[in-house]
Amino acid sequence: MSRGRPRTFDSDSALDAAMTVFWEKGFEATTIEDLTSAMGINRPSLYAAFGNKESLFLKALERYAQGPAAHVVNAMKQPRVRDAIAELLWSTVDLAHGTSHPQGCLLVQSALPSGSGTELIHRSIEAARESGYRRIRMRMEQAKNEGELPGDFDSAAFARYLMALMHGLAVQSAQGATRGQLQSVVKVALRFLPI
Amino acid sequence: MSRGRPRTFDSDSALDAAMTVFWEKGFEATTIEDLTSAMGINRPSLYAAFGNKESLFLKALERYAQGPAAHVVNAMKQPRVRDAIAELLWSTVDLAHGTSHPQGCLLVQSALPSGSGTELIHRSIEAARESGYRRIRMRMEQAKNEGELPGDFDSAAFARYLMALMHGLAVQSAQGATRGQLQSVVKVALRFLPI
DNA sequence: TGAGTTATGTACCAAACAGTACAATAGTCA
DNA sequence: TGACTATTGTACTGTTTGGTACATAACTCA
Repeated sequence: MSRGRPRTFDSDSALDAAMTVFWEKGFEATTIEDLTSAMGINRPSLYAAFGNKESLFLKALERYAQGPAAHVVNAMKQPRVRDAIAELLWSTVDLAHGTSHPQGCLLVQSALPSGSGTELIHRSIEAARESGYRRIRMRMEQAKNEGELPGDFDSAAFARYLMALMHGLAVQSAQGATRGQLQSVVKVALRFLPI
Repeated sequence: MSRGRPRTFDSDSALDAAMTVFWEKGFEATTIEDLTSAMGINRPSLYAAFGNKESLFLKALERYAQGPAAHVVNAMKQPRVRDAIAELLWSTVDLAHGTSHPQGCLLVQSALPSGSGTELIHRSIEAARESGYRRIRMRMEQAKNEGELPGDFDSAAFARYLMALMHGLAVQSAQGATRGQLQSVVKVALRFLPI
């Protein structure tokens, strides 16, 4: 089957390790040295398997979107819209303050420092975030159609409000907030919900 | 009075220029080249006047705290607590999406990428943020004492909730959100307020 | 076995980075 | 005027960065 010398590492778990490093440090602050030592491989193997740093980040981003960040999609499957919102916020706390991952959110962590030649990186992160936003907004539209929300409900503004809360949770978590502090924010937000 | 060759630049406006660059790019992504060209001086002048990059950032941070970030302190002076909260959020939109400044918030922009030897930077940013949080929480305590809020009101959780919204606004703004989109988030938050 | 193919490890490259040495310059003070 | 002092501009240093050349090793296929 596969010709040539076989790989001594598993491509998927190496990508997971790279994702974790990017999650913790962001794209620009992560060095190739950080990546190779976390992935357990050396530089030429990294470049041969994943292209360059940018290309590796895009692969890690895709993995993040379908793994850790899938909690958004899952939460929106709740049949009642209030349960969907609650699960969205609680799962955001889990994501932003999990024991098995870095703190915060990869999308927030890598988005802010706007370096010079990182336009593609930022457009990809923006796309991932936009995807989450659209998913939430669509769920609110569905709730309007099902009569759970009034007809004049502003789905776009509300979805953006939830995204702001989620980003805020990610920022506070990355800054060292405790799990209890994040949970207290969610409790306040849920208590305020007029739904 | 001042001996030696006189400065050809104004120290305060140079510091303002440096603050703007840090605001836009964050600490780590900002290079000395970025700073000197924005400040209109050359490298030795920068080091002679402000120490090193870290020391310059701390001075810029102090200037930010007493300038742009003073909107928090100002908002909390509103006599009625609901007005204080409203002014806090609206002024955050102004700060995060002003025409004369970069988008976003310096504290959020420079806080996330956790580099290696930047502990002092992060502790200083954390301190500045903590100061804003404490100011908001104290204002809520005052409202409880004045009878504007119920006695079992959780000031700490609510202050953290507001901080999360503000950070979320900063993230969305830095990511390219329009002013109207930020305003729509604030409208939702204010409509939900049970105060 | 041996040709072909792919991965590995060392050692390297050019560019960008923060920070500085040093001579020249432009003022103040006596 | 001349000694003194502080800033300026050029050119440099050592280090770290992303990325790669090249020889060697390990596998498949005929």
